[in-house]
Amino acid sequence: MDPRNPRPRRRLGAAATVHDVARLARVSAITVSRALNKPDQLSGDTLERVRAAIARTGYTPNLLAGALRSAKSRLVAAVVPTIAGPVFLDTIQSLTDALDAKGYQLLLGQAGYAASREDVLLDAIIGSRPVGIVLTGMAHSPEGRRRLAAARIPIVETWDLGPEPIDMAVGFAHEPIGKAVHEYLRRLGRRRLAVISADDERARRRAAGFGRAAPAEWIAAPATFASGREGLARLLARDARIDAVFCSSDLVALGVLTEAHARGIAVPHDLAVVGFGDLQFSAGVVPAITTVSVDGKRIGAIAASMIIDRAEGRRVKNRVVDVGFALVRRASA
Amino acid sequence: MDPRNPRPRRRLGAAATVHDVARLARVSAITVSRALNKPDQLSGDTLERVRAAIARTGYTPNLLAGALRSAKSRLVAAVVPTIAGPVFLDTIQSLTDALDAKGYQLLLGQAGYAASREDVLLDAIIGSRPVGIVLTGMAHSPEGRRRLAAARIPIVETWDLGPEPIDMAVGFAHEPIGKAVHEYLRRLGRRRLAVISADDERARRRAAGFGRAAPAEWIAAPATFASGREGLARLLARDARIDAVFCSSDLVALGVLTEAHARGIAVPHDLAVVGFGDLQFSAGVVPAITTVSVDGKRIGAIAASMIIDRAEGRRVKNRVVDVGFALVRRASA
DNA sequence: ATGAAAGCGCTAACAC
DNA sequence: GTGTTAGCGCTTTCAT
Repeated sequence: MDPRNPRPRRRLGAAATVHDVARLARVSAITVSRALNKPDQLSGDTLERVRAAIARTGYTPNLLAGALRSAKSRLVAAVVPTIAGPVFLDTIQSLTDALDAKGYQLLLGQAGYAASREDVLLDAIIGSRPVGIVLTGMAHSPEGRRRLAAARIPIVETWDLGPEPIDMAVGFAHEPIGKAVHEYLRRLGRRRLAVISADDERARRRAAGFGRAAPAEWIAAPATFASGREGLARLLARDARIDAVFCSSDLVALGVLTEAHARGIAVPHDLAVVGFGDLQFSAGVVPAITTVSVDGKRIGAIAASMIIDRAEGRRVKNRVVDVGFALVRRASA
Repeated sequence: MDPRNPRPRRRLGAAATVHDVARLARVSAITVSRALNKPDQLSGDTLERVRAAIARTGYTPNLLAGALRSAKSRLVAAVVPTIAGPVFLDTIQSLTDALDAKGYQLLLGQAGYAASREDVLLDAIIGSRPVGIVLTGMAHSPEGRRRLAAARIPIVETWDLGPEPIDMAVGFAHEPIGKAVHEYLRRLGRRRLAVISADDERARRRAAGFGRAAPAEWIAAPATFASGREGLARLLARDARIDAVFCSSDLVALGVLTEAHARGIAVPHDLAVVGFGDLQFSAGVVPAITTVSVDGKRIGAIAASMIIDRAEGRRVKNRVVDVGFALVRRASA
């Protein structure tokens, strides 16, 4: 370092930089960098001095600067429609867990339901140059798909298995679930089948799989407890002899159970109820809810490993993973 | 631009930069920057040309680079213990909504329960130089507090109102809730009161507020449905004449209701049940759950506005906001 | 209204 | 082992 023109000491209030640490430890800036990133390249003595200087200055490396220079960030972005539904939580949690076990950070975006917002959000995300993007439960616009593909960032689409993934995908097909539930209920001898389905893309496809095989009552509703109560009331108003309901969420199923109880309808004797999601309470309520279980944690974990593999230069063998589903037989059907 | 030494065309595979756009639009790089950030400083003609070039190149600005140079990012970090509890979801959602309405992005960290992990996480977060950090439902280590304070980044602690906030705080005091529930149950004539409480800091303080006024049965349990069923069973084994239970979550309360129903215990006649959180299903189940409601959305919205105010250079008048709570009387007590 | 030069904080590449 | 130089992509500052 040229002593005639030393870098000025940092002003108070500004964060410490490599140079502040370097000056204190009497080494060059790159040595500080190496102390953090490649410590075994340094002599024990230097390392010691640098570490002491880091502690004294309270230095925290500016990761943005490092990412810019090395073109390697440790940011992974995830996009969900909204976080306040219980459905994707397991996925987001296991995703985050797996990521920060490897030192990656999660940038979370809520796309909401307006397509216009989605494009703005994607721009902001792509602008952050994450090492990967995980899309969860989204029907993306053609424009969005184009942007994502053009960004040449590893992308994992989850909770769904479309015919043409942008890049990679982990999830399951939704129609077969509807079909499986339908067959199950038929085998139980149920004949007047009904559906209470949320209005999102995937729930609609499950309902289609259920309904394609046989005509069924159907009410579009958000995936809430209240929808379940109200939905059953409405279905019964249309046809009092309904003997089975397939709900697009266990929360809805719980509402149906509650409404049935209030009306003195016996479950499963008079009415079989099947939910979706196998939520926390589903096994415990009375009667326990028969439901379709999907391993959301596994989806998150696989998505994380796909992104990390790519980030670290490894090839991903299976770019499309079907995690399947399980029909969990309990008391309600 | 010196034609003898032009910046090389971008290699295929690398993202477009200001320079690529600039070359195409026959302007300088800074003009591209202005087209995006200060469009009214440019002539209509130039603006047009730049915009066309942006569209053709599929340019998405590298926000990291911009943030580095201008020392202004649009990143806000939030830390939760874990995302997979229903409690903080409303807060995170309204936080995100408010933030991205103003063009800010959310960096989400899960601190987990290991204190060691917390420090690593905080370093990663501080290293991302967010414009603000929102701490939700965390009891932070002294070391963590020090780091946060040293980072000189606006901090909002939420869901709790400690005696000495690091910087700003939005939440409520927990002891008074326990006290209010206790008084309510006493007024209903209940005399053998019990608590089923999760083992986190805040739940423990609510239980303390409840118990300080009178001795009460108490079982530490995670805030799950299963804890409710099992908790009630255990409490009854200790004292069969218990006539009221205060649960640290409505999920626990639902478990208690279920267990009571299974045992033929009438709620509220034989047993009064009070929950916490006013979750989605709480008003709808039978009997509807009497609970303590806290406006999580409001907490998120206020936290967002505090951070944004600071980020944009405005002073925050009230650095500590108490959003209070409400005892919602329903059928279960 | 537009541009040239400089530099944010860091690390790759190349010395020695 | 350690240092020097340069430059990631952008925007600030100063000039025209």
